[in-house]
Amino acid sequence: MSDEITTSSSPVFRRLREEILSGHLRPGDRLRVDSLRERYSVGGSPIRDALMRLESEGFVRLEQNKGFRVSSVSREDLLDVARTRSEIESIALRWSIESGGMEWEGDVVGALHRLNSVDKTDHSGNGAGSAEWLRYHRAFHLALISACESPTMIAIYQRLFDQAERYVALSIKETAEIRDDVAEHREIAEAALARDADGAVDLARRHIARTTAKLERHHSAGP
Amino acid sequence: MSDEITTSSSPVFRRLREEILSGHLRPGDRLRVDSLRERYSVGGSPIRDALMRLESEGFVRLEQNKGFRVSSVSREDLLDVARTRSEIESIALRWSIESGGMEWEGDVVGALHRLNSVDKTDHSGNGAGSAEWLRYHRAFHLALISACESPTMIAIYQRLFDQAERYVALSIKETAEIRDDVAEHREIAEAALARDADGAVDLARRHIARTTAKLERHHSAGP
DNA sequence: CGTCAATGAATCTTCGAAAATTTTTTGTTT
DNA sequence: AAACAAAAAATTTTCGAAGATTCATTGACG
Repeated sequence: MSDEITTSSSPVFRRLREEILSGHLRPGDRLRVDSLRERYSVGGSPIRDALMRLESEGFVRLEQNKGFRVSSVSREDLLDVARTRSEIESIALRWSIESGGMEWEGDVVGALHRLNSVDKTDHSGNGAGSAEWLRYHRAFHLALISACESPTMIAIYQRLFDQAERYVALSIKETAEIRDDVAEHREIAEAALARDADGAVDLARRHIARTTAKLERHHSAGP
Repeated sequence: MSDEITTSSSPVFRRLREEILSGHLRPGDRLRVDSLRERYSVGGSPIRDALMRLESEGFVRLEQNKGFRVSSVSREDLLDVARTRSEIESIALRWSIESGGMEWEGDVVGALHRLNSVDKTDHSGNGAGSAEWLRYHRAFHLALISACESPTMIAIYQRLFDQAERYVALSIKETAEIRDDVAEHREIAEAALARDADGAVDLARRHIARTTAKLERHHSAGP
């Protein structure tokens, strides 16, 4: 029931992060400290802190004396992130299957249940995809690897997942469509709980590959 | 010939990083912004920026409204970092062996040569180990994976290497001894250049394991 | 004597303005 | 006109002080 390993968040950090991830702030957009100062009615220091932290997570990039920008996206980056995430998830999943006990099993089952209980499409109108679904989707994948007993691995995975999720969000932003294959998630969970490491890893890899392929198709057509 | 992928550095950032990595600033030490302000004769903002960036690299940790501290070390963390680094290096090395061409081979050979050309012991008196050797050691391992064609993977690896190197530096700080098995490095390079991925990965894993074992022994005896 | 609230000191955090840097505009020369 | 230099504007970065927050000390009360 405890997350918040790496979390430390000012309000402006959260909002900026949210707006970048949701695609409201487009890749390449400039992030002038004065504009943001006014936008969030707050001083320059918190803005800088937040941008600094966002840079460390890869959502913005900083050029000395030239300011911050929303970090760019590209087909190559998408593929690179996906490929790397696939490897990391594979390792962490194996470790987790090896070390996980009854409590871990319960977490996985619970996360899967919650994921399947939320609507994937957002009915609040703005076509931004269900924030709730994204959250539970993230939680499910984290639950799978949560027993790997490697804080380092989990931290790395979280970052990669965030990056990948940005591409998902950008895609949703335009297609208003989300890929939610209930069966895939269930199969991964089943294999993991059955301690079938090879099977679970294989399913997880395909899962990521399918999502990536869809995102790639969209990215080619998109801006 | 190009590094500086993720590098962005103010003078205070570099100095603090150096002092933490060299063990001059001990794990757990408090980093009061006022003290540092005086120490580096600079305002609070650059200090904060630098600490923020160091936090994102894992060298310091921040507790809200409670300030910064040099991040702690532990046997568990050492093992976790080493284990994770081992996996990451394995993957990146495989990819690199697969994709690397003539230029990569040259880089590896050159890095190995430079590494073997520097003295491992520091004769400048302070028993801090040869900064030069550490730099070339890092460069060698980076050269090995430099052809993996995955900026994400390389960035992750660099971070893990930094963390691991901190344990090395802390160990050197007290033993004034460094583990420099020339043969091991040569063997890894040879296997890599011979495109023997399994062999290279195996050697690299043993290399990391041996270093880690030595560090662990020291850590148990140390503070 | 121990517990707890209230005060005081230390420290982090934020603010608004000054300083340094980059970008744009303007003006001059060939 | 084109190219270059100088001035102006916009922006980032830094500074020192004011505003919060936490930590330590003190004093009152049960």
